Amino acid sequence: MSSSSREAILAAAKRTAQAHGYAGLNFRDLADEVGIKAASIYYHFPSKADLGAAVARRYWEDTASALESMLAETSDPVRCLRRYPEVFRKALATGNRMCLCSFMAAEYDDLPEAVKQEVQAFADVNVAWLSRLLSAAALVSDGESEQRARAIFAAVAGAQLIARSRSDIALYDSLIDSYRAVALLPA
Amino acid sequence: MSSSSREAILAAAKRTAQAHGYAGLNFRDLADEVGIKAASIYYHFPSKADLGAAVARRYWEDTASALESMLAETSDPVRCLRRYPEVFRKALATGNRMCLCSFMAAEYDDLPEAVKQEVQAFADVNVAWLSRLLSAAALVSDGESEQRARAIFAAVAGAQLIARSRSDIALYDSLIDSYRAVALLPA
DNA sequence: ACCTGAACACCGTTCAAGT
DNA sequence: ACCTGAACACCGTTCAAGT
Repeated sequence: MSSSSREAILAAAKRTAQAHGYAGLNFRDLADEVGIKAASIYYHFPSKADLGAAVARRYWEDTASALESMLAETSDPVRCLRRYPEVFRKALATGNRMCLCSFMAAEYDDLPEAVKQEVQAFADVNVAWLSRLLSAAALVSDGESEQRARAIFAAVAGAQLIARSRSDIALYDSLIDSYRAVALLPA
Repeated sequence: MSSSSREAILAAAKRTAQAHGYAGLNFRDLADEVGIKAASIYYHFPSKADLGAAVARRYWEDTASALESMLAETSDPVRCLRRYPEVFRKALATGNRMCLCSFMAAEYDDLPEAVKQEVQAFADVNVAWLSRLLSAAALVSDGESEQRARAIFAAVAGAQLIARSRSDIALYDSLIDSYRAVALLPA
């Protein structure tokens, strides 16, 4: 395969960025994982900014299709909304990792412009999906589904961040339960 | 003053860490800001881990006294809880900065043990204060105030993170409004 | 097309020396 | 007590050069 190195770099970079952020991405370690030299990565990605943008873009594309799959499996919008926190839970369950875009949100000041745009696209994908389902479920009054969608997205991202800081996935579950208890998310 | 350098280092490190995280702290830039040489910082802090821990400790101490001041000003627990988001708002209003401990929560994997402990102490301070006020306000049934306190803390931290990623303090305000609308926070 | 060696700039840290 | 110059080891990044 002509693009196997490129794909391997993207996959390794995604895993690293979920645990160490954009700043924690380094070409020597990345190259070691893939089995090439650090300088070779520059053949596939002209700069760290390009790699970062490609990783973040791939990340929201993957999330978008995971959300669509979920909708295909669970067509009832209320049951589908209930399952939304699974997406963020998975990262914690995989080596206490977190959402790449939440990490990058913290690193905002140090992000190249192209990476910032992909981070925003990730948020947009999540908010659009949530908003669509909230409307379909008629859980909020018309015209408020987008604001509610943003609140859910922010609260879930916060729960993941706090749970990660204690390496405690049970804390994540408990926070999500609290959100359900106040009906931020459907119970 | 014998400790003016030490204090200046702590203040500069706090500002930097709120924008660039623990990884973004570097002794040369820090020294430039303070007007001494990088090597001189080691006279005051034996290592970067020690500086990081001192900064995070000072950060939660300052937050603890800000919360106590707020309580002294606004003794009504419900009104005081309403004002809680002001604490996180202030960082955004100061150069789109964020909570040092939220940033460090993301950087968890790369934090020295002593720093991790201070980050947890920050969360503990916030949760304890919120829990105390929730009980005093009798806003949640007995025995649930701590869980609710954690939910508020996580949701507010998430709102700050998302608002920062768009440099949009109005988004923060709107997210807090949404939390109030679902009564996660008192309206 | 794909990869590498060698170099550059930077950073955390140390230490002997200065006042 | 407080600070500095100079150096060391290391790492992210770049680029001209290899096949």
